[in-house]
Amino acid sequence: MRDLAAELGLKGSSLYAHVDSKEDLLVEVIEAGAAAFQESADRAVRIEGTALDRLRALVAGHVGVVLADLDEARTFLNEARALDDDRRKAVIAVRDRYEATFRTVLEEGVEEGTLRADLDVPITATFILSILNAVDRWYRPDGRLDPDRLVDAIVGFCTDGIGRAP
Amino acid sequence: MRDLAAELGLKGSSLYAHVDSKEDLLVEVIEAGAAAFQESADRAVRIEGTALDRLRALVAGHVGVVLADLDEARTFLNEARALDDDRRKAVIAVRDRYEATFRTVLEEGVEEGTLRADLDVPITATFILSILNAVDRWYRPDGRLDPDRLVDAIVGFCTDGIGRAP
DNA sequence: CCTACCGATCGGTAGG
DNA sequence: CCTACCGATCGGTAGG
Repeated sequence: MRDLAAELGLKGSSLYAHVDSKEDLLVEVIEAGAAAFQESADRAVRIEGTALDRLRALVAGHVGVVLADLDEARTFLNEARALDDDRRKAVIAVRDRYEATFRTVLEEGVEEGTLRADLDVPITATFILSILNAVDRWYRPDGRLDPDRLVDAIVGFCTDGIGRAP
Repeated sequence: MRDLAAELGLKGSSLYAHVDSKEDLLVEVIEAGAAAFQESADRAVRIEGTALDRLRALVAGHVGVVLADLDEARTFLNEARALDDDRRKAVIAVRDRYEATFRTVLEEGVEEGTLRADLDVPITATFILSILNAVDRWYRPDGRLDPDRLVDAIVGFCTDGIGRAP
């Protein structure tokens, strides 16, 4: 709290005029992150077209949210464990709903035939989200890969795989 | 330190008869984890056969190390940031070497023709490692997926993708 | 929003 | 390996 206050040019104790507790402040940041991810997913599923189009929009949206505010995204993705039981469960519920959006789109893809018929939807969603949730750990916006190419790379990897096409 | 001592039936201060500092203890655990991952990778690359066989061995080895000691693996994967500069850089160097093993195997796969000729090797390695490094976050050994099936699912996802085969 | 402060916790030491 | 303790840090409060 003293570090945060210093960045605002304040003393640590002055923060308590604006926030009731350290955990309340953390909750505010986490909820802002949760809202950003959920709004992105809600926009993606409204896209008409194939499930693959919506999957691409989910991936692009996730990358966009991460790059729009790295600190906020990281806080949402990694710091919920510092919350007390009730509030942590609420955050996990939001994340579950976000992940369910991916599963729904994958199921639509199987039904419409743009995705493999033998897909294990829950585990596939986990793999795709594993790739997305790691982006903040390694991606450098000033590197050789601009965000659009990153999205292409993720979607291409997931849809086509790395094996030589038979 | 007091919590750790309590699990051993000791007082906090007694630990300092066995270890010089809290960070030394962390380093010991991280180095044990690093050694486990590296030995797994060294075994995998010695496998004769196709690069795909070695990639499968890398994936199976990684999953095996994670499941053999979840706490040790998590400490290696996530807690290096708590180390001071020099020691953190040493851990990052070990992880870089581990990841380089994946890139080497992928390159061999491209050269021998079992993997797509247009593969972006560094980013592909990052995606595969993203999936592997997230396993400890969601996998339950008592769930519906035994470790062999998990390895199959990861390798299948990476090689074949989720798109309908054309 | 600041000064002054409190109680708890924590890594670690001295001395046995 | 324990008792007794220290100095630093931290979340937070009182009172202005």
